[in-house]
Amino acid sequence: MSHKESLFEVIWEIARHIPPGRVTTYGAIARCLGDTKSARLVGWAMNASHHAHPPVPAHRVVNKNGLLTGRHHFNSPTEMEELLRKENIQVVNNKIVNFEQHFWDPFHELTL
DNA sequence: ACTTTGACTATAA
DNA sequence: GTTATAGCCAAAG
Repeated sequence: MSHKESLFEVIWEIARHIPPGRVTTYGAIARCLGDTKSARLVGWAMNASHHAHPPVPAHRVVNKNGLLTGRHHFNSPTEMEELLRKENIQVVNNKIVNFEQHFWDPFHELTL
């Protein structure tokens, strides 16, 4: 990880490993970076992930309460919710139902 | 080079 | 349960 790649690339690479039907949080990804980086940076990275290649499943990253705080940054305000529902994740009132059941912690489950 | 920002979070009141 | 506050730090302005 000592390359000149920006942190965005590292964050994107972690996010790409989120399995379909699972979700993680900004803070959980930040913890993978040693917690020396703040969770806000993950949000920044997701914001910039639109033109990323390969694509980044940004819809699988929510805040620690399971809220779809990033939904306004998608093409439409409902796109994030719809993408999650396609993966059998129910969203009610912008919040993921049974959030902890779908939670994927990259710190424990990520294998690079 | 300096200031502001942000899809956050832990803590406190 | 709630709101307020402070820390966070790379990127953007």
